[in-house]
This record gives sequence, structure tokens and C-alpha cells, in this order.
Amino acid sequence: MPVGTQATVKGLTPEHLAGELDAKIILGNTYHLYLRPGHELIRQFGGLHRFMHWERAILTDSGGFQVFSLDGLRKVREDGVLFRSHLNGDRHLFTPESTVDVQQALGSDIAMVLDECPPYPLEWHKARKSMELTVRWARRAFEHYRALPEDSRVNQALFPIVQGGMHHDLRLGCIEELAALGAEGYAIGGLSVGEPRELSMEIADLCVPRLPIDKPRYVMGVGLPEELPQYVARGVDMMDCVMPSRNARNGCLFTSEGRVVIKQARFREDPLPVDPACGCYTCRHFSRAYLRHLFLAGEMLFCTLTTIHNLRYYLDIMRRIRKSILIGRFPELLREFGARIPVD
RNA sequence: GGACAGGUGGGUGAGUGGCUAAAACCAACAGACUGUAAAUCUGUCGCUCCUUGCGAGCUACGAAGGUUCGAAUCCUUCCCUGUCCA
Repeated sequence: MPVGTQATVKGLTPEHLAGELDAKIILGNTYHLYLRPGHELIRQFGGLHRFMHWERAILTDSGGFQVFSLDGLRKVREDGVLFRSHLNGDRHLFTPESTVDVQQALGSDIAMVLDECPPYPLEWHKARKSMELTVRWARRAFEHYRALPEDSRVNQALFPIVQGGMHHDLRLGCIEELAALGAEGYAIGGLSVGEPRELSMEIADLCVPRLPIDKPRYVMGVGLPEELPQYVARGVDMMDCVMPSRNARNGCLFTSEGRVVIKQARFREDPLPVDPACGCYTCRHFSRAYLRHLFLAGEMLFCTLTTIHNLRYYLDIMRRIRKSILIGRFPELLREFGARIPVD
């Protein structure tokens, strides 16, 4: 899932996303859209889809990640998270209930429960306390969500988020509690917070097989291109990551031959496309030398072209994975990406 | 011809006796980026050497000379640039 925090995947038009990239679903963010432009304004415009002219699916994150990333601008309490706006310092209380309401106003297809995304490393006792709070919040969110009046309720799935730090017993305990909610899908959160990559994989390996197999399983905030098949091999159905879009803007391109840091001097006169094996618009029409020029000149087209490429590269990997599964050749593809087949 | 102002590292530009191999910004080069406070951030950025140390040596603030323990900073002469006046 490409990430479009502020009702835009930075640098792209919805036409890029739906056409060239053929993305089926993108992310939005409750915290950011609540602060600006405001969920009521978006409701006025007929919801996030119409507001941003995106007809396909949208998943909105709850603001739980901002508990992590805006550490210092927030206070976690029993009733919710008290944020101090990063824009102007105003105080806003996010509760499990209000977060459901805001996402109802946004009208996303999948809403996420408010969770506490804790930092890494975190000792067992603190991780336990944090996980238990996340579980209580999830229950409250679901209670509120299910009590929404039928007539005004927007059709929307709500996913709870497994926490528990890097502690196996806490993760398993959390899964047990959340599974009882009978949600339409489940997420694993608290990864991609600075831990070693093998550890993210280890936790996914532990959690994913224990989540309901007939429901979408979503690992939040991962990963590198070569990790995507590995997560899928562990039973992951959904992933999102800012890496393809953010790195594109910063000049780091993912290719079948590894990373290409397009701003490097060695590409000054390079006539080749970013990735000769890629079929994206950028690779079909532009040289590395041209992209490097755009970067050095600070041209905004740079962001557009590189974001198209990186997202296409990610989404192509996912398309290949889906296809290989359908024709029963996923193990071969997994081997091609140099991954070991999981024990489970 | 005259009167002012000024010449600093790739660029802009601070610095007016020692804390200055010289602020800051830009450029250049390299690195980072994981549910986006990110078109952001970090590092390097005169040369050489090594035991890589808040190390040693050399060169450097237009040029040459001088004053001083010590000069980008003060003095003298010269060269150059800009503005204004004739």
C-alpha cells in the first residue's frame, strides 16, 4: 500500500496511482487529516475518496504511529493520547472512540484502532503495560464502532493492532485478546521502530500464523523490496511503507540490481534508465543522467518520476508474488529473492 | 584625471592583532531513510603525512615589503574592481 498520509501520495496524481501503478489501496492518516484540513471539512466534501479524487480503497491509520514518531509532543493516558499539534501546539485528545468517529468522517474503507506504538527497545514490564492499554483501547474502539447507529454509519472495516514489543509471550497474549474481537482483519504494529530487520521478521513470523487465517493480516510499516516475499511467505496479506515514496524523493531508487542513488556523480552521463528491467513510465523514457540533473536542479518533476518508479517497483513485486501463488510457483520466486522458506 | 568604497577558501559573505585553516549560507561529494513533523536529515569539504589524534608539517585572506613574540586584521608602495564627479 503506497502511503498518502495527507490525502496525497506525495508527487503523484490519482491518475498515476490508478493507471501507471495500478495501486488498489492507499493509506491516509487520521492524526494528520484531523489536524489539517479537519475531518469535518473532509466529511463536507463527501469523504476522503471524493476529496482527494481516489475511487479505490483507502486504509486510514489511527494516529497510533504518531504516538511513536511524535514522541515529546504527546502524553499517553488511560483515556487516550493527548497530542500537542506539531503544526501550532494546540492540544487534542485522541481516544479510541474519537478516532473511530474521525475515520467514519473520513469514510475510509479500513479504519485502524488507536494503539500505542511503543519505542524499541522496551523492557518487558513496560511493553506489557503498553500492550494491555492497546488491548483496552481496542475493546473500547470496537464497542463504540459496533454501537454506531445503522443509518448514519459508513461501511468500514476496523482492524485492531497487535502490540507487545519484541516479547513473544506478550505478542501471543495480545493476539489472544484481540482475536476475541472478531474483527474483519488484523494488523501487527510496533515494528519498524528502529529494531534490527531480522527481529521485525521474527515477530511477524511469530504473530502472523496465529491470527485468523480467513482474515486479512497486515504488517504495518514494512519493508524493503527483498523482504516483501518473505513477509508474504509468513502469511502476510497487506503491508505499507513510506520507504519507496520517501526514498524516491531523497534520490534513492530501488531496482532489480539493487539501490541506485541517482544523485551520485557516477550517473552524470549515464544514458541508461534507472532499471533496465523495469517497465515504468520513468524507465521507459528517461535516463539516469536526466534524473540526476532534475535532482541537482531541485526540479519537482524529479519527485514525480522517481516516486513513480519506486512504487511501480514495489507494486510489481507484489503482482509477481500474487501471480506466482496463483500458478503454484511462489517457492521459486521466494528462492529467487534469496529468502529461506519459513519453518511454519 | 579626481573622490570614495572594496579585493577573504568553488560561489555569496562574516571576521578588524593571538581562541582563525578562517563563521554562516550555497554549491560539490558521500551516507541515512521502515504504520511520513521528511523534495528531509547527517557527515566531509586547502594540501601532505602518520601511531587517525580535539595529531604533525606545509600552503593560504590581491602582490611585495614592513611593524610585532604573534598579522586576514596595523603601516608603506604597487596592482585590480565597483560607484560617483570631470
